[in-house]
Amino acid sequence: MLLSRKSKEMLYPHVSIDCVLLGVYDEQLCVLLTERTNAGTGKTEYKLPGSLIYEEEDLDEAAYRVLNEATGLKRVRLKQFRCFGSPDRTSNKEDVLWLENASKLKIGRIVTVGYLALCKVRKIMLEEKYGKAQWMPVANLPRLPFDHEKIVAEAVKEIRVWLDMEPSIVFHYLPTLFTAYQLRRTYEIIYDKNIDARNFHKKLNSLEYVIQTEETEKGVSHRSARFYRFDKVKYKKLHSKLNN
Amino acid sequence: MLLSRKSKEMLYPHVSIDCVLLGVYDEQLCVLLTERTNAGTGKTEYKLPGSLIYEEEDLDEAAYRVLNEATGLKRVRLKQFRCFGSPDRTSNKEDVLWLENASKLKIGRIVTVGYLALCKVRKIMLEEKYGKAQWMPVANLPRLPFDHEKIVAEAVKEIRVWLDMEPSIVFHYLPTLFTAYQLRRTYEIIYDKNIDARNFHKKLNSLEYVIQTEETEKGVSHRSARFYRFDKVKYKKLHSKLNN
DNA sequence: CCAAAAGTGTTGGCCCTACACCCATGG
DNA sequence: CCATGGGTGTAGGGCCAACACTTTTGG
Repeated sequence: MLLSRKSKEMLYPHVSIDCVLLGVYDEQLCVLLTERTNAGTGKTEYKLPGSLIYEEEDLDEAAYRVLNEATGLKRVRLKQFRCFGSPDRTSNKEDVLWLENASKLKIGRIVTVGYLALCKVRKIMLEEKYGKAQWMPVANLPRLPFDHEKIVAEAVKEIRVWLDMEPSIVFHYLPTLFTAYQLRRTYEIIYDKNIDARNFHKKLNSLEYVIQTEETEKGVSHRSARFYRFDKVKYKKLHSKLNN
Repeated sequence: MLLSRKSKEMLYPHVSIDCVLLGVYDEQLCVLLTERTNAGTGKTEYKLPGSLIYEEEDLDEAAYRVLNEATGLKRVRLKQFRCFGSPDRTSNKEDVLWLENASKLKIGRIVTVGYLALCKVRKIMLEEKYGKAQWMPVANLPRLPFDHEKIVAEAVKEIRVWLDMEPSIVFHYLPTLFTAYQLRRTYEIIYDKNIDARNFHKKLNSLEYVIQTEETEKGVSHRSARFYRFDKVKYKKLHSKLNN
């Protein structure tokens, strides 16, 4: 079936995507929020990056579009984690007005699909054509529209489960060469708990897909830390074994 | 905001619910499928119990409505597990025609939300006002409309994860008094693997929320098995501790 | 030589796995 | 008395948690 150009470009005003892009920033678990200006008060408000889907767009595709519009990134692993569809999501008139303005469509009810990613966004990307964005600590969020606060809370629970099952996510998040401390600290912040450094080292060294390099940190005023790297190929072999 | 009677009764033809009701039947993991008659060929076909949602209906609410229409049950624990929204879900014209007929609405694209339950449905319930239903083994499904085969496959993966996290689900599935064998067999069928009986007993007896009773099976031509029961109160105490 | 962070080993507990035989009951 | 399935114990391995000191480096 050929699609008319029109249907490819038409929004489907019943289903939206919201992306919870998490990252560690300033020693805190943070979520990327986009800015919008309240038409009435002129104040700056924040929301999750999101969008209605297009008539002929797959959900995953729409999620990647939102990710890209918000961050410029393309190759981050996104995971659908939950659908939010309470009819009173759109009970706040201000939120609906804003959305009708932005989409030029009459908005009734909207079901939104939540996506999740762990992503490193350089500061440089925070001013995108689709609006400014800011990292905000999940423990201390501003008031968010719709049920975005609930969506963030669910995402934080979910990312922990996800990381347990797919550790590769953190390694793609970290730089190619990383120290044990960086990795441990990332876990500590995401799980919001302390991790014993010795046990952590032991475990790290037992992972076949984490390779010690001979390189070390430079210019630190203490014993320099060893760099490790993630071996994708070994990881994939081990994981396809696990899923057999 | 007061809702007009009309909006409460109007279908929202963009989002639907599909319920994957799983159960153990005839020593196999089965899914409940409802029957429909193909208007063209007159043949009996099968599909997941599902429905469009109403304009003012919460997703969970809609899922319980579908459950109840298909089985007469009300108090089963349902879990939202995933949203399916590929635009080519509705690429099969027959499926769309059937749905337009059933709903009396013009159907374009539909995003569906998958719900999952482990439920015991007595045979007596298989003829409901909303159509006949049948248990069919998930390992040997007939051709299903839309992407229902994919939805079932995802649900089967998901129920295993869910049971790992919330064992109470199985206990509500079994009769109040159950034998170790019944429980073990249920796990074996759901996980599609053998479980060592001795280790299973050991584990069962270590669970504080599973209580040995003094009652035993009657009328079996071998040593009679002890009945156990599930202690909801103890279970809840332990689980609220875990989630702190 | 001092401050700061990196790195390292052992123990005990818990849970899982593997594995073989005797027990109670009905027919 | 036999066929059927119910019930039990032990040993080894893996994983996790707890815990304190020595090493390296820059300033």
